[in-house]
This record gives sequence, structure tokens and C-alpha cells, in this order.
Amino acid sequence: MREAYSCGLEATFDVIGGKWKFVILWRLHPEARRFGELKRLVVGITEKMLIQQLREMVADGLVHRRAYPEIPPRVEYSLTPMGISLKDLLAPMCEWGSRYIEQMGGKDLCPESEPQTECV
Amino acid sequence: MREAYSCGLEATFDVIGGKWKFVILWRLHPEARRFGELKRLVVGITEKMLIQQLREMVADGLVHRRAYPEIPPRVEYSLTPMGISLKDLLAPMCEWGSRYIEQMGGKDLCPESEPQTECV
DNA sequence: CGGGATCCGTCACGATACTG
DNA sequence: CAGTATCGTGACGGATCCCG
Repeated sequence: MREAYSCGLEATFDVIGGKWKFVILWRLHPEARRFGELKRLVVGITEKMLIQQLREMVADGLVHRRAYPEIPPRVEYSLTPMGISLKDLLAPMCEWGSRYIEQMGGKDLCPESEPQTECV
Repeated sequence: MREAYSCGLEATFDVIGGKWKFVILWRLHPEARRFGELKRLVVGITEKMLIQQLREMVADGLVHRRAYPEIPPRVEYSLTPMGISLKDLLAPMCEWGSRYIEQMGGKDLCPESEPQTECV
């Protein structure tokens, strides 16, 4: 959420656009995750990108961050109600993409990659 | 549509991600548009970006390009069935963004910009 | 009218190393 | 464990000029 929007679509893309946000979002569903868990679950992301994206999502009100004053440190990230409402949006987007892939030449699905079953 | 996808969401973002694609898409609905029309309707886009995005969308099977062998040249762009199906996806995304804007501090809507009423 | 070609700046993204 | 700091790169987006 940065400047003025002339349409809700811009806001939506601003908030979940980019390479990682939506992946993180659906890894945060349905339960809270620790930083280390996310790092493992979001395959291929670097720590820098993960913390950066999480910060933006916290600032955008999609994710809640809870730090426990312990040693060793523990931080849990969870979805806010706004973040949860986004999830209902991701489902049809994922369905559309899946249909698109199979109609446009099924060769492009990646069978050996870990099955991301919670998509859809 | 470039590499292998592990999830439909990646495909969706690949196809309508970026700054311009979804704006062009909904300007193409419900009727075909000429290149010059699009250039005026998609406020702020340069010719280079417009033609570049259109080409990608044609390659991705979302948009159909029809050139008339006339002088002066005339080219019309329209949505393919796949492109039309995307429109049903954009509507909820736009609604979500609008709700997000008003809940997160209504100052971020842009009143003086031309009302993009066909959104939603 | 509907493009194509070229040059260029920015920034999203990434690799690596270090820290409380 | 959960970050922070630094550096590098390429794709994305824009400006400008040219063409059939």
C-alpha cells in the first residue's frame, strides 16, 4: 500500500504481487508458522527476501508478527483477518492457472517438484 | 507461460502479472479495440510497453490480433475465450482490493483520476 | 496509423557473510 | 534462531527517434 490507486486491482497486485508473497501467504494457512518453518516451506527463498516480504505484509496488515522474549528467540507469523480473506481470492486464481496450464500444452507442469497440494 | 510451474498460482501471476496486463485486459472487454484506442484508454502506458504486453498476451493465448490489409493500417485486438475467462477472475480481485483500500485508511483512493468505472 | 529500434535508469531479486 | 549488512545483476519499464 504505497500511493493512490485508481482501481482495486492495482491495490490487489501491489499487495500480493511479486514472486513470493502469495506463496508465503498460503504457507501461513491455516496455522501460524515460525520463521524457520517458513524458510523451509517456501522453497528457494533466501532469508533476506523472506524477512523483507514478511515485513511488507505486516505493514500492509495481512500478517501478524508475534515475538516471544525467549532464548533462543522465537517469532511466529500468522494471518490477520485481512490475510485470511485473501485466501479466498487465491483459490480461484490457482484454479484458473491450473486450467490454463492443461489447456495450453500440459508439458509445462513440474511433476518432480514437491506437490503443493494445499494449492486449491 | 515460460517454464514449469509447480502451482497454478505461478501461472496466473506469470500471465497477468506486471504493471499493465490486467489493465489492458479489462480495457479489451467487452469489445475489440484498435491499437490507438488502447493507447488512449490505458492511461500512462508508452507505445513500447503496450505493444510488448500485447505481444506477450497474444503468445499466451489471451488476446487475438487481427490486422486488416488497408491503408492506413488497422489492427484490432480482442479477447480469446481464455482471455474472457480471466475476466471472471479479475472481478473478485478488484472487489478485494477496493475493500482493502477502504478498510486500510481511505485516503489512498485517487479521486481526481478518471473514474475507471468498468472495474468491478 | 501501427508499429520497430535503441539507449538508459531503477529496483526487485539474489548470493554471501556476519550478529545478538 | 531470527535476523542484518553489503554487494551485484538482469529484467522491467520509460524516453526518444525512426519507418512502411
